[in-house]
Amino acid sequence: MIAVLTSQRKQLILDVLRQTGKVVAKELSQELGLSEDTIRRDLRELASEGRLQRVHGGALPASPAMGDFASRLSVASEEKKRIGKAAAKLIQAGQVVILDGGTTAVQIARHLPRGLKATIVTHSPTIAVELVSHESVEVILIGGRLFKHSVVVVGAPAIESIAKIRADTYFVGVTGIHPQFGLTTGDFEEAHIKKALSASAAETVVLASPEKLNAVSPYVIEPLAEITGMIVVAETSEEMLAPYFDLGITITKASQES
Amino acid sequence: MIAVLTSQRKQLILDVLRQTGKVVAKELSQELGLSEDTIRRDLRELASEGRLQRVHGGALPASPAMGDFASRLSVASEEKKRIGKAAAKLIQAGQVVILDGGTTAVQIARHLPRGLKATIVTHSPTIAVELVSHESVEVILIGGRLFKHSVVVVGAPAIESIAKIRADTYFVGVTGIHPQFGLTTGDFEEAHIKKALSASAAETVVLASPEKLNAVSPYVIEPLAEITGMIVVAETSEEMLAPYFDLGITITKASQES
DNA sequence: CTTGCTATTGCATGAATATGCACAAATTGC
DNA sequence: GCAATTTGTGCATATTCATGCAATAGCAAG
Repeated sequence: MIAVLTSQRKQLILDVLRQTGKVVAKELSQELGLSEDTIRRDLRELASEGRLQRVHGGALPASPAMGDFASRLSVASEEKKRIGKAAAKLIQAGQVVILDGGTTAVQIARHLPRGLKATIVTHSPTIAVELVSHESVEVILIGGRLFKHSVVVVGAPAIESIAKIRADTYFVGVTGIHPQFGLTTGDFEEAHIKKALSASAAETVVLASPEKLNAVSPYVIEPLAEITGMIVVAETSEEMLAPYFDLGITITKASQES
Repeated sequence: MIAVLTSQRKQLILDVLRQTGKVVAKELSQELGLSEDTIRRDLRELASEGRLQRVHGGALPASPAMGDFASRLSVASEEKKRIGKAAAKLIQAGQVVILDGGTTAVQIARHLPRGLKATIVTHSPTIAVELVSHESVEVILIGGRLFKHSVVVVGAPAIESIAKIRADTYFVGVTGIHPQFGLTTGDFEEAHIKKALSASAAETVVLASPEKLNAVSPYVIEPLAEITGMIVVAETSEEMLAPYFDLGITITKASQES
């Protein structure tokens, strides 16, 4: 019998809640090998402390900030999680890595291996807050004006700060990847920031969820020639990937296994 | 009987705690061949020194950066909410305001009137994320290295960025306010950042929750002469406030009404 | 060497806490 | 509506906790 302290268990519940956006009493009781009563009691107590919101069958996040974030995560598609996990695996100890804003990048942060010593540079306060709970990574936050729609920092001061950084890898999230038009996104300022981040990293790896492939958005970030890698889901057809493969881009496939 | 000095044993407990993230009283007593009482006594003493956190069944680390911060957030006392609300009321349309990190500052962000057009400068990603949902305020985020314990940005680049800003008001959170020693806080780097922020603002207003008054922490931020205002709860006694009043500091009382 | 003091440890007791089970009430899905 | 699941409550049991007290060992002074 592995001793699991009560307060530790409560923290675990909150962690699961933060990471998945919800907890189900029955599932938890099975995973932890305890009776549902105990879990329910925990949930009740946590709820009375205002740390989560009790609902039938389990619980949901309480605070608006957490909730917003968690709900975005809960809608984070399975594809994004897999891509995030595959990206996290590419990061080596001691590297300096730039993480973009966006939901897929959050998944990378979530899946960074415990104990990995690395430096994460980001212009997303969401990512920064997310990484607070990761003991061993150093976080460098790019400053500037906050662009609320995407919750990332933009503007000239940000570009200036970025220019002073030389990173190993930049994981870029986009809204369109197209053989002819390259990487594109939906905001003018963000396009410039992404371009600057890419210029500051030795390698630029695109997080290519299926719906982004061969799509085009209004603002061009850079041509595919600047790209060194792509991460796609394993099911992506070979013919869809062929043009990128021909350009010498390293394609990583995110498989399904947990 | 192998002689194990008490202090040696305590160090061992802390080592185990650091390595495994938890200690269980029963397991320890078996491994060390001592009664559970002795172990519990040790745990109690270590807890009273703040070197670990006592829980039922054993102990957990004192301040896992994230857990600590999260719990501090959730225990936002009624006093802090009132002070936050009172501070928010002081902000005029069009002003440029610097918000510190910390729980009280989060309360200010939460209570900013809907529709208020202002610019908020902050070195706290938490505050930045909090203000995303506030349509009309502009957010400027100071960049730099993230200090996880307090979840704020610190370091030379941050100081440099701050120097380029001229704000109207800086709301500063501290851990000690004392007539003789001035403003103090618990971290060396944070003290410097707070000093820089204060220098960049025309007015510096201290968020003085009751437990901070006449308390002193290790690192000095600046003397009271640099302070222009204080926000305290209405119940604070006049004699406690007299020394600050005599220095010409504007004292705002946060009343109870919602 | 002995005496007295102190610190440490172990034990006993009552109190507090945690957990599981049973049963009635409430909620949900069909 | 009705059946199935989920919840809350009361209760029993097992740990775990805190306190007071006694035994032991170390130490210093006489």
